[in-house]
Amino acid sequence: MDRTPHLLVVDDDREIRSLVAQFLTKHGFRVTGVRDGAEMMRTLDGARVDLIVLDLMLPGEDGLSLCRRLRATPQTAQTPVIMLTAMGEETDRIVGLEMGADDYLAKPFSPRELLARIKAVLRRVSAPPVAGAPAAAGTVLRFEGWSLDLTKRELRSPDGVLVQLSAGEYDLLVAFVEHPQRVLTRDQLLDLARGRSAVPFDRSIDVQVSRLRRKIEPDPADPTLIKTVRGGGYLFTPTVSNGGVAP
Amino acid sequence: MDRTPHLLVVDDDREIRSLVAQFLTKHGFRVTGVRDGAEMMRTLDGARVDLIVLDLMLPGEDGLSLCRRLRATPQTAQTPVIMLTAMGEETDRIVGLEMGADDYLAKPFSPRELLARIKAVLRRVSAPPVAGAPAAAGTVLRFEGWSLDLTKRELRSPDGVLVQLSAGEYDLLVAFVEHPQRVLTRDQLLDLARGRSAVPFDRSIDVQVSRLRRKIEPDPADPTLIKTVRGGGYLFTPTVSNGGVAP
DNA sequence: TCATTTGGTAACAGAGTGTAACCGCCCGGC
DNA sequence: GCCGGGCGGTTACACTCTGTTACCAAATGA
Repeated sequence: MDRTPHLLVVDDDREIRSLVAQFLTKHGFRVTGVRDGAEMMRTLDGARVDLIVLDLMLPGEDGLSLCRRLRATPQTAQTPVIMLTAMGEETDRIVGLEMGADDYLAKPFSPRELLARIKAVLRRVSAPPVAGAPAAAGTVLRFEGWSLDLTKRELRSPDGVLVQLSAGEYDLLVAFVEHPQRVLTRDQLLDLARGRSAVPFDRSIDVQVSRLRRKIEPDPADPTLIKTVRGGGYLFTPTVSNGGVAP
Repeated sequence: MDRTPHLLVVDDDREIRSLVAQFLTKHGFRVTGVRDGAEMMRTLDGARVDLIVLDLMLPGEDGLSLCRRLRATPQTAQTPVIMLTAMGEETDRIVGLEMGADDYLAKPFSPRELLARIKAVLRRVSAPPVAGAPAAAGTVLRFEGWSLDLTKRELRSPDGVLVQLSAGEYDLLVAFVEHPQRVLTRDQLLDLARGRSAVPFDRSIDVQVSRLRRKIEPDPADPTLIKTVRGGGYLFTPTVSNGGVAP
């Protein structure tokens, strides 16, 4: 079993990611770098993570909001977070800490300083990864009778039937389920589900929404779960509840 | 929807107003500056406002009292407020936050810091509702037997039938329902529903009102819900009650 | 009363959206 | 390597929505 601490670096700047990853790897950590919250969540779904280095400014959902969500999710409530921010003001520090971050670091920072803080935080929370049970933790989100298992990447209909989703459809649905009851632009959806930005005349989200509707809408011709907001984007209407650990 | 957020700056110092307005406009916001609470209320009556920057010391009613009134009014209870004050003591911060402000900034402040806080607050309020948390109050508004679900963007007639509204019709109806029993000019409606201002000979509101009437008036030829005020605009006559969370 | 202003809405055109069809691309099996 | 199937993007076309224009009716005022 690999017991070297596993760090998750979330930053949209590829350069910073690779620099930090390189430095920390050299100092005995296992490092995964991702560019946004969606990838972070996906990584957390499938891997044990001992500490998260989280940039405040991110495409899509920002660091504060992500931090709050981490704290609100039982599986990640204990995972320490170190916040990175470009704005070096005291106030942001306070906001960051209030949101539940364990420490805070202003850009630009020296890798050595980050290393020192990581070690300090890990010492503080004394988080020697306990062997076993990483697979047991799994989140199931429920909406309108449907249940979406983020660990198994499985979707079950209200009558319990397993619905086959392609990877793209699944990612799109996760984006919706994690941002319910707000209008998401095509740009946001593309970013959340694909991690890329739109090119002119990009219709891919429209088509994927159409395909997803065919699989989850009672009447795809008159959608109720995923509504279209003309000139705005799409809206996932159900309330989503955290169904806890998989049955 | 790429509506640029509309900020309302309330400060009696003309210099600060124009400075702040200039800076924020340059950073992509639409800014309205007013000098006291009375003007603030008048602006809120007729325009969509996404965030209020509110000075604590004002001629007439002071910022704290205004903030409390904003919170007590259903139409503005959700509008985020950032408080400005000349006194930089912790206690004021606490009082401000207790009054319902979303953030607090001590004078003198750098425009950049204000910008950062505005962005942070806007991000925070547009964050997805936390699963399991009670839905925000006012998700369903009722008038004359009709019910308008703001989360699902759905309108139900008194006999429970779902009425299909286009995005434009829905936005217009929301503008009416959130400002009932007062005459709204076409300019105001255009701002509230579309976030834009009128062009010469703009008849689009008239046409949309006509289309909306066809769907919600018992007799569109003799409208009772949306009355025309010649030379003034339109008037939404029913009383609107907060129906609480969707059934 | 008649002229003018104001508002209602039909008709049209342009933009936004849904989706079928098509076409590379990737990946696993042979 | 070759093939086949699934996936996801692109394109095309139909349909809907919305702003504009135009014309008529109602209200207003001289």
